[in-house]
Amino acid sequence: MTTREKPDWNGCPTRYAAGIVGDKWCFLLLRDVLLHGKRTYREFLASPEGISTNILANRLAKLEGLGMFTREPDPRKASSVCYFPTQKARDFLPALISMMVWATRYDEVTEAPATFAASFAKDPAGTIAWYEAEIDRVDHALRAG
Amino acid sequence: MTTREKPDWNGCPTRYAAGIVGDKWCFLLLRDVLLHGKRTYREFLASPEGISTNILANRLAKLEGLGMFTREPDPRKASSVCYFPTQKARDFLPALISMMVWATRYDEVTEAPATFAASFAKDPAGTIAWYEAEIDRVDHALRAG
DNA sequence: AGCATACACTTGCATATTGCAAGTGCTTTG
DNA sequence: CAAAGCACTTGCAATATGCAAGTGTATGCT
Repeated sequence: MTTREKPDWNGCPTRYAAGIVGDKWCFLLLRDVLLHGKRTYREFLASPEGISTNILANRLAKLEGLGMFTREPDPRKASSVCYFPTQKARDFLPALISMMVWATRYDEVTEAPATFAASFAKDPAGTIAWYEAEIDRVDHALRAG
Repeated sequence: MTTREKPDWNGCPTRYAAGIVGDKWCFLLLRDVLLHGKRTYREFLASPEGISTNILANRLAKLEGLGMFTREPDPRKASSVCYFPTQKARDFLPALISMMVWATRYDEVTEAPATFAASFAKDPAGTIAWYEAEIDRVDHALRAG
């Protein structure tokens, strides 16, 4: 790889974010891990969008490399692997929820409950805390075996 | 195009958002129009990420089709074109700013001022209102000729 | 009017990324 | 010890991207 003038996607905050979530598969994996309690390769693979195995492996490695996921053996079964969200990923929750609120407003066939946007508007910190608690619950239960 | 089982990216709010900003170029165009006051093809093209002309034209059409941009003749020069953010795009501001706050925290070489995240945390509505006012200012000045 | 310039694309083509199907190697289970 | 589960790899065709060059229209200048 040769030296380039403007090789990095750091610096500008939007560009930094675009380098991570400006990819639909990373974006959806973040949803699965933060909102749907998914932690294993099989669970991610089972999402309705139908990611293919090579792309899944590639994105899991990318997210691990970016410090969003940690890769650990599954306590329930040594041959399996779990991916846990890091603090960096968890801190992305407010941004993810903001986008969902926006999507809920403009997607005419949204599946989000009508109460979702209202409760986030009313109590953002409380809504985020609720999701954080869910993440804690999933991770703690898993790590306890 | 044949009938498919799960063809649409609507429904799930995260998937809906991913269909729009889960593409780095759309993401950066949104930044340019919402935060940097850019409105013309030439201005978008001049961004430091170096989008190529075919991709720019493709994404401008995509964002227009998604109801994020309107395409209008430039009042200053009839042969030019302006792209204005719609209300849908403007309503994306809180999500965009949330992502920038997150990026500012985790990008070690961020160019964002240290005060940025703090002022958004202190007064989210006020920060968003400030950006909205900037957008109004740019659009009004342009449309007035 | 005639010529040059600016602008917003469009086209062609080489390269890079993606998606699907099938396979690989390791581990656990019966 | 054979079968099944799991997390990937690999091969290859399809798609998307990047770059350079070209196109058509609308000014601006002389």
